Amino acid sequence: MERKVRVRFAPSPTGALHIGGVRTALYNYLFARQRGGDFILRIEDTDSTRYVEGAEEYIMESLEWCGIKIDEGVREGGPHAPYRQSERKEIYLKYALQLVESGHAYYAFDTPEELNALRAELEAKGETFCYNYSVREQLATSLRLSAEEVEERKARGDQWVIRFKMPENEVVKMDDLIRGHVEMNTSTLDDKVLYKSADALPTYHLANIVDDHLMEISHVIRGEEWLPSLPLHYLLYRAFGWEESRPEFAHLPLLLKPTGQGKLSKRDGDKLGFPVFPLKFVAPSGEVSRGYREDGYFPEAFINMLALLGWNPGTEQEIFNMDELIEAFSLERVGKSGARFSPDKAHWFNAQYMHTRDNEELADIYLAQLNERGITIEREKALRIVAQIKMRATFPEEFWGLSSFLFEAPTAYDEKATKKYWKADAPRIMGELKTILEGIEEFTTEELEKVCGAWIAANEIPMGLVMNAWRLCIVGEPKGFGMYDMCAVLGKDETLTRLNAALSTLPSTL
RNA sequence: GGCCCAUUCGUCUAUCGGUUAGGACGCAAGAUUUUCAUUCUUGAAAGAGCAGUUCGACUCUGCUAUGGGCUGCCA
Repeated sequence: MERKVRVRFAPSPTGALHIGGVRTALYNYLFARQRGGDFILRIEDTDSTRYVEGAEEYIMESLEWCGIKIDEGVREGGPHAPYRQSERKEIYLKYALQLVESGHAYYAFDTPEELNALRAELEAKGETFCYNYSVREQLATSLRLSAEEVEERKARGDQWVIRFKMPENEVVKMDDLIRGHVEMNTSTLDDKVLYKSADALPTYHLANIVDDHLMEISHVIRGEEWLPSLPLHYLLYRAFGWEESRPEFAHLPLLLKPTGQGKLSKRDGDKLGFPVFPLKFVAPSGEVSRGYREDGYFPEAFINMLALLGWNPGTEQEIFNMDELIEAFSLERVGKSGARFSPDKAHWFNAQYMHTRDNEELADIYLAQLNERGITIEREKALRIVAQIKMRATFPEEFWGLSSFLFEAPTAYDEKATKKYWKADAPRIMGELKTILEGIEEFTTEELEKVCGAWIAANEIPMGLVMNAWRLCIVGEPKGFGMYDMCAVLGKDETLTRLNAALSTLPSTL
């Protein structure tokens, strides 16, 4: 029996989604698409205290920018709507109570303050507090209290939670698609809270299992930080009697900081000088975090870079578009150890995409940049310029710096370049060049190359001599692209004006 | 502290018992070029340590070390 592949990306709207989260979403998406399955976006907002305004929209906009398309979600709807856990509140209590009735869970009336005090007390003695079989019958739980007393407490408004009754000394055997077989003894685990009366909301564990079951999720692909709670999740599926349809699990290795220790965190971005978020994010507090999009990354490059961080195709191919990723992806080839994020590699990926980018698209960007500087040129000209400068750029932001000389005639001549290229014959050769250029009617790259090339060949002028001197006259610095291309863009008048200016400014004899 | 996961060049990684341990980023040198860049060539650069299994171990096992995660009425 082949089960339909259905995966979900289930972020919490507690702030901007960082690139580790984007990668998790991407792997889920690739897996689903490859298997002809569905990709679901579920918002896990069961912690009312950590909710951040705008985070949900941010998540959806990020996925959209990345080219990750959602099949079912809060915006798209779907057969299992709603997809926001806060809107599914009433579903969870029923399941929590079912567990209490079947003896897999119990009520606990300890207040957070009491528990903190208990923890602190034991810590002072050098011991660690674990809410499990060893204490649950001594504390204020339905395991110790009588049924009447439990009802009484509930009736008088005492806050309560429902905790999972973790079995004592049982080895849970689990399978992970990436890590293989994993075993854990339940005695080291604690009785996790599943449901809290304070806000009538479940915790992650309950909501997650219930929703994955209800939404018929076939594969859970998530971060490694969830591995320690996998036994709990296995046990929950068993307690509910859902083992038959329990999804398969794959725990992804974490993304680590480029330098230093620890996993990549939200605060690393500005500190290390690279974005950790796909998009710029303005927190309600006003704090601004930079994003890949705003930093000039192409979504395709960003996705390509992220896909290769922790996964590899087993071949030497490194450049993949989304379709190729879908085709090549496999969970078996996801690495087991944490991957350190590398800003250098991210730059390289973007440069690769920049070099092969469509000129039309880049021209749009370029024209807009010029417009901001009050410069207007024909689209056809922008196309030609962009074709040249994209080979030299990593980000669109570099366009102006790579082409500003086209709009600003030199006001001075670089000293070093002058010394190096304005040699004895230069004034005479440039003078001759001027005459040649004046005779060219059609000032195009092809025509310039034909006429000037013939003149250079006929007079056996060293290529380096003429070109470098020419460049000095036109640009004033050792910058720019091909001389014929540059002069064609500048046009005959401007080219001659600059040449004349240079001839009258630079020494005529040496 | 306890539990779990991991460990190949500086970084991302290939290798699924027998290889001169391969590729990419970055770095260095050189070549090409008309500046810059691109491109190309070359170079430096790795199996954490110690035992064991085996004819043979980067690959399997154990221990140690190191790194990471979890240990919340957070996800």
